[in-house]
Amino acid sequence: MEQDLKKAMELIRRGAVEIIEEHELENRLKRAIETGRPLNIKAGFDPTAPDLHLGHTVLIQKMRHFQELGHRVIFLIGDFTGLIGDPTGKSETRPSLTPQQVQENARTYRDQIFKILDPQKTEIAFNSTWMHKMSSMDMIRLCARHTVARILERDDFKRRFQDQRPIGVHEFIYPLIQGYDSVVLQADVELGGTDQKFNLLVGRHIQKEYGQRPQVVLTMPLLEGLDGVQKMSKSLGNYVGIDELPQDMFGKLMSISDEMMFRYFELLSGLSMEEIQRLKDGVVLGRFHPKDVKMDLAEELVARFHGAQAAKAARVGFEAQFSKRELPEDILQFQLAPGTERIYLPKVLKEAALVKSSSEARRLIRQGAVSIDGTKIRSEEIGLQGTEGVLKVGKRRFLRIICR
RNA sequence: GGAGAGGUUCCCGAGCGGUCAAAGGGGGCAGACUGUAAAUCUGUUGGCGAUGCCUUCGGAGGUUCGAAUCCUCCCCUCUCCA
Repeated sequence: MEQDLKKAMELIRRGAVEIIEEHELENRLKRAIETGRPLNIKAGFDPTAPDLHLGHTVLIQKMRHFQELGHRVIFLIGDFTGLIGDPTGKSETRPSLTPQQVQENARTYRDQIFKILDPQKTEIAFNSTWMHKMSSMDMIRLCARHTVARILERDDFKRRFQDQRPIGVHEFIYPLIQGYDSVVLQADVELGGTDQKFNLLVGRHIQKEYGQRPQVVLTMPLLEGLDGVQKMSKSLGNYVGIDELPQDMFGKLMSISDEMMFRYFELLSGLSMEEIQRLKDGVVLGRFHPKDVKMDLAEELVARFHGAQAAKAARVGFEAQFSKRELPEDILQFQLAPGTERIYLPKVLKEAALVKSSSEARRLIRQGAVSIDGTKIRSEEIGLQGTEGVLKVGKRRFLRIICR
C-alpha cells in the first residue's frame, strides 16, 4: 500500500512542472487506493485544433499515466469556451465553429488520442452540454464568485493592461467557465500546460465556492519544437504531427539537437527515468553514440503511432538515405517525351512540383543544390546521356527522369 | 461623440516623389562542415525560358513624365479624452 502510493506519486511527478498541492494529491490517491474509487482526472482541449502534434501528447501521456494507475480520465472538449477564445498568450479572435465542425473535430481527436489512451478508461465530454443550459442568472452568479482583482493577477492580463492592449470583458469569463467545468465534472485533478496554470487555479477557487474540495492542479511543460527554442506549434512549423508519415516523423525527430532529445525522452518516451539516465550517462561517457540513442527515440515514437514494423522500416530507410547516402526507395518519376535530348531544368523541376517556381529552381541551381546522378549541375539546360537519371534537389528531393 | 497614431513583402520593421522588387533583423531554403544532427560560416529569399518584362507597400480613385511615398474618399487596428 505504502509502496503503491510511492510508485504512483513517482509516475505522476515525472516531467510535471508543478503539482498544487502535492500533499492533497497524495491524500486523494491514498483514499482512492483504500476505497477503490478512482479519481476524476480532467484535461481540457480546444475544439479548433484537432491536428495533434507531439507537443499535445505530453499532456496525453500524463493522462495515460493516470489511466495506468486506474483512474478515470475525462477528455473535455471546450466547444463552449472555444467560442470565447482562450485569452492565454497571443489571443486571436477565433472563428466560431458549427456544431458539425465540432463533432468532426471531436472525432479526429478520438482517432488520434486513442493511440495513446485506453478508450475503456476515457470519457469524452463537451462543456456546451451544461453551458448551453445555463441561464443568464446562473452566469451572473458564477461571475459573482470571483473578483476583477483576482483575474487581473494573471500575468497575461496584467501585461496587456500595462501595455494598454485591449482585454475583452468576455475574456474575463473564460477562466470562470473553465473552473465551472471542474465543478460539474467534480474533478479531483486537472491537467494542463504551464500556460494554463492560472485558469487551473481559478478552477480550485470556483470549486471551493461551490462547496467542493479544490482540484489538484498539475502542470506539464510545453514541449519545445524541432528548433529547440520555441514551443512546438503548428503555426511555427516546428512540430511533428502524429498523423505524419513514418519516415517524415523519423526524419524530423532526428533533426533535434542532442540536448533536446533527452527532454523528448522524459516527456514522450515510455522508458523509465532510470533507463533514460543510463542513456544520458552513456552518451556523456562516450559509450553510446548520440545518433544511435536518438534513433531509438525516433523509432519508439514512430512505433507508437504507426506500429513497430513501420518504425523499423523508417529507421532502415533513414540509415540508407542519409547515413549511406543511398537513394530512397520511392522516387517520383518524370516521363519525358521520347527523343528528348536536352531539357530545361527549371521547367521540369517546377512541373514535377519539386520547386514552387522556376525562379526558385534557378536559384537552387546557382547555389549548387541540384545534381544528376551525383554530379552537380551548374547550368539550367542539360543534355541527356542515357535514358534515365536521378535528379537530386537539396538533401531530400528526388526525381527520376525517364526518357525513352 | 472629440483628438491622435498606424496598416509595407512569410513575420517584425525602415523607407516618405525617381537611383525601390523596397534597408536591417527573424524565419525559411541552399552550400560548406557533420550524425539529414545541433552550433558556426557563406549565399539566397515575388513571378516569368529573364542583363529585360510583369505583379506587389490596406481598398478605390486622382495629381505627376514618374507614386510605397503627395491629394480625395472608404475599410480596418490601436491610444487618449468623454
